[in-house]
Amino acid sequence: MATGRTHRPATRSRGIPEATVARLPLYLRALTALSERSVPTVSSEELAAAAGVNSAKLRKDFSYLGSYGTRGVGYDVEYLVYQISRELGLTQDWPVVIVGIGNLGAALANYGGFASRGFRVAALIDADPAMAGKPVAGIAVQHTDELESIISDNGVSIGVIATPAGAAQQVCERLVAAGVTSILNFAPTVLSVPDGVDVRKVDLSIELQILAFHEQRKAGEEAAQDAAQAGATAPAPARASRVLPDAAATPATAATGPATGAATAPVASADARDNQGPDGDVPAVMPA
Amino acid sequence: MATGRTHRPATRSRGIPEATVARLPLYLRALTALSERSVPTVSSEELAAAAGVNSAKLRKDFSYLGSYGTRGVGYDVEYLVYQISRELGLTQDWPVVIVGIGNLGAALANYGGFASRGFRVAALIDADPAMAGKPVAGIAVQHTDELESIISDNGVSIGVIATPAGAAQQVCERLVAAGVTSILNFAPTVLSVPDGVDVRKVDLSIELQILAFHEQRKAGEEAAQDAAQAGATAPAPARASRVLPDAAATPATAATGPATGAATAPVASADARDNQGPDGDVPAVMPA
DNA sequence: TTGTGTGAATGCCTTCACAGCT
DNA sequence: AGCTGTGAAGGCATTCACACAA
Repeated sequence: MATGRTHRPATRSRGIPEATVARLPLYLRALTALSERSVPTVSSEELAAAAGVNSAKLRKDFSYLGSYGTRGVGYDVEYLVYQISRELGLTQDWPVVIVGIGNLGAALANYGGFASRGFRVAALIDADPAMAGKPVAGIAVQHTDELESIISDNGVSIGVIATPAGAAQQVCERLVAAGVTSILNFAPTVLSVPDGVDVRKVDLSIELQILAFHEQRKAGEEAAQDAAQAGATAPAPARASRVLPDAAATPATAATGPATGAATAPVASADARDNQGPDGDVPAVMPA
Repeated sequence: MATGRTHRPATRSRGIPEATVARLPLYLRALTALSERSVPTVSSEELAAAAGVNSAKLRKDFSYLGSYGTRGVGYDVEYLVYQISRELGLTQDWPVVIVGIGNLGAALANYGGFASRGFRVAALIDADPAMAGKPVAGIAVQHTDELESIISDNGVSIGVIATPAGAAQQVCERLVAAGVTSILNFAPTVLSVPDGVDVRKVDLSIELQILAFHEQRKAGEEAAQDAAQAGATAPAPARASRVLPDAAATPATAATGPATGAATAPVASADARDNQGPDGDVPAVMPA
């Protein structure tokens, strides 16, 4: 399920697996660091370690791009940096707009990782008239009314949504109507978009919940072990290191469905009544 | 599973696929929305649409938790909210600390999605003495010196790193030494951690690069089609192109540790020259 | 000898399709 | 009749292990 796959003439002669695409930025970062230290070549083993993956995977990934390495030697750092950049489309300029200049929007606007990767913040947009004109990260915030003209005047095809959940779907529709075809969504809502538009979602709450799941399990195992070997050894090493899946490899595509039905997500939910005595659950986390 | 299931939910969490765990928060959010609208039951089809996945996948996911639905009817919203919350460990309180109170750290501190899901910001920590005492999101920022005592006094097991790349590894080590076993990393660096510690990474730059990859491909297809049939205009985007991404250097450090092949976490990018400022110029997350 | 490139094997995830409960 | 729960099948992704190039 590639992102935004339509049932049209799907020319996929150049099929790089999604999982591989998601790791290319990772390799690129490691390679850039090596490049700055003037390291001429690097082996798959070294690069893999720097990127946090295993070497077999890295070699397989690179094999999809072509044979850019030299047997018995390794990969030429500079050359590889260029090839990956080109493959990712970073050799061209990508103007992006950020909609919703709250704490997060401001953080994104100030993020330095943009420029060096070919991304240029073309505009900051906010619905609050009071924000208009205010400079954030050296750029004057513009009002939502200007959204359409900004997009078309700058040829923007990538938009970042950092608005509250309630406004996300509407902003999304305006962006798409104006010509944006790729959206990075930070609002906790499932955006519904037409075919051909890619959506990627980032949600801190979700990441934390996944961590909590594993954390809870760790606590359970510990308890079980402690119980099993009551006071046996002190330095009880919970050898169960859990390797979490990367959060980056999630395509996230348009929600099928007709209308934009349930677009509103709760930012302040009423929480569940969690009094019910959960079976065998630890009541609290570590006593203070 | 032919395992006869009785009325008693026996927490068979032993083998919930990672992919499923990653989707549970998604279902939970959709269910919470339904709950607030007082919807009593929901079918896999409806819930799947609201969560942006397909129904077969959703049913399969739920089957790992147990049989919480009713054939011919659907799922009881309230009950499912509770079951998923419990499975994720959200029925307990998770104190978290946020290290690095720059734009991003502040955005995270202000995020409303925490409290409603069992997460409580126990403390905000920053290395800049000038920040100490300053209130952010109603909480006074504390200096890094207090890190260890804060962690142990509050029984914190989850830490969020929103510092510049250069400080991330060190902060990570202190957090781990103090007892933190789950880390959400926003700094564009591969963290090296001992076994038993989970790390999840969020990186805006990577997300944008993945979008750029697909966007580039779309442009290519479009061009092919446009060439085949000139005319039929639309908000034709005009993109300037800048050859080569280089130009500026990317000092950022890569605290790469061979590690035991454990620590799994996607990496990041973003240049971020080591401006020691408290201003975490890191990717971000969260709705404003 | 060293380290890439890659068929083959393995395992995980998704999708299908239908049996079975309400 | 409707919808869940789930074996079975099909796709991807990862890992293995080794032929082959330098």
